[in-house]
Amino acid sequence: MATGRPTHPADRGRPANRGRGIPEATVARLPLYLRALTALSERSVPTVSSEELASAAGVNSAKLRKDFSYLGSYGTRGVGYDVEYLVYQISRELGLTQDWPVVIVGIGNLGHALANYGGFASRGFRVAALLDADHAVVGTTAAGLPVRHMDELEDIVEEEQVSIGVITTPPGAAQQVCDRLVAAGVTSILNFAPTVLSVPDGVDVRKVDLSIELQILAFHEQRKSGEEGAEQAAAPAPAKASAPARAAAKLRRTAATATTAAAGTDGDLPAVMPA
Amino acid sequence: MATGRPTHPADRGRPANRGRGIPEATVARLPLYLRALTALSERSVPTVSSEELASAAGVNSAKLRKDFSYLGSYGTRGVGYDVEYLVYQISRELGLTQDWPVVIVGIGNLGHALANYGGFASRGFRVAALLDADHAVVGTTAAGLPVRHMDELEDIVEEEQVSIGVITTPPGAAQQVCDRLVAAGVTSILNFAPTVLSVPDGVDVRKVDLSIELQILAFHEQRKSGEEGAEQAAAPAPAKASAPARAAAKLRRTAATATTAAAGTDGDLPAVMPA
DNA sequence: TAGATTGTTAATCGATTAACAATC
DNA sequence: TAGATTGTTAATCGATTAACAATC
Repeated sequence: MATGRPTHPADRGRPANRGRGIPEATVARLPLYLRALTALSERSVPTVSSEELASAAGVNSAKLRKDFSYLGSYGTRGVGYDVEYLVYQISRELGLTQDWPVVIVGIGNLGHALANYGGFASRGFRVAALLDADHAVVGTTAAGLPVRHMDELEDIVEEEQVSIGVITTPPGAAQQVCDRLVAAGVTSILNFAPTVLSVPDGVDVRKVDLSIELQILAFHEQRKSGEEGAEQAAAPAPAKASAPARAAAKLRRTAATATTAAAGTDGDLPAVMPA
Repeated sequence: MATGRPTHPADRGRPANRGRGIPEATVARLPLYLRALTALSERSVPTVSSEELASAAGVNSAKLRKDFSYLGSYGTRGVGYDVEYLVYQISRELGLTQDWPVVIVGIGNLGHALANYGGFASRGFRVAALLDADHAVVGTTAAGLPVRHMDELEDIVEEEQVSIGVITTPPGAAQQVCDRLVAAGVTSILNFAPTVLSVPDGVDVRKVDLSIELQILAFHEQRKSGEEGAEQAAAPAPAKASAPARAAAKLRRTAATATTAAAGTDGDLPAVMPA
């Protein structure tokens, strides 16, 4: 709290944040602010307060102001933030004022969905090519673009200066595709395959996992209906019964009708171990 | 560090974690462990060390052991963890030993992709119904299931005891769909529409945003090629030039060819303000 | 027993939040 | 000036990590 005391000695002369470092948590929220601001901009709203913008973005206003403080002093006390100006500043900070060619590898259902996703083009992302290994898919079109064969990957990445690759292949193919993308010069990968990818230093990987989010929801859903109970089942005896037996005792309950989902396979997406 | 000193008095007699609370960060990683363990299980690997499993899941072993400590003592010192036993315990903790009927609302490209996604069924998630408001889509089939009309939503949720809904509609429809789901009794929502949803207390919402991940990659990609530079552009003058002018001075650079992606629209996914 | 590996401690790090002085 | 709202401080909270005693 600023209680009227002088600035703490250790903080004197220190910039808001050392050097270039914007916290990861802040970076992850900038797209949310940008979306809310873009909506305001389309409605020709000239200025917005931290309170209004925070509510539109689904965060609290203290967090928003703190986040913005890492970018600079872009607001006006007593007034708020200029919408257009802030849209520009956040876009620039995120790197969206430049064109980002991306390749999408694996044109199944999800690849199709992404190729058609409007939220990309509007933010500077341009689909440079759609690639697939299956000759039955190559030559068809998706979102107005021809699906090209994996063989062309290296040429396309070089010619189009692609630095971002999107992987929507089955998990068994993901690491190979990743390796080829990296070898060709791609340094950022968005991975939709449920596989842990290994990449060399300097390459960023982000992961979107459709089933993980659902599993997290199930966890919380489970504790809504009666805290415990419902999910009763007999724990299978572990191979070495010694230590786990202690634990098993803790949760001993009546036998029940639990399906052994855990022991099932991954359906058409068999999990693959990383190298 | 455990330096041989006795347990800190405040910690004496305290359970590993008070009551039911497993940290959110831990819950979010349990699906990763489960996937790696399932792969080991399919290869009939009987036991695994924290080091091996952590590497397969893409985390470090200290974090993994800490995470598991919230679940209980399921390992054996000097040996490791029994794979089958741990698969079961994590599945149970996540609530995956029971059947979770879900409805998917909005059967466009993404809805199709999700309906076909194999990672759901194998983890106890069962698609109870596919719903769409468009009569041109209703009656077609996706993943072997008929697409039904939104009018049936309430009946289906009640009859099938659906507690989880997946929204893959355009953003303009998301809040309405969300309201109907909640009114019908759904208490967990997985939202793929780029919209902030407002829900009453007791309803969980998780969000998957396809373009946000790409924007975060762009942010990091931007600082790889030359720290700064590349993304030079003249900042547009803010409406009120007073305060922002100071900030603008900080970043004044030469004019450039930046595309104004930021001012663009959301393509076929126009952003919508929350209520 | 000796070697291996867990479960837990405690330090550190990073993120969140409320509060308020600064300032429009 | 009075009212409004930012930018920043400092407290708190939660997550990560290395280290190692406990224990198989």
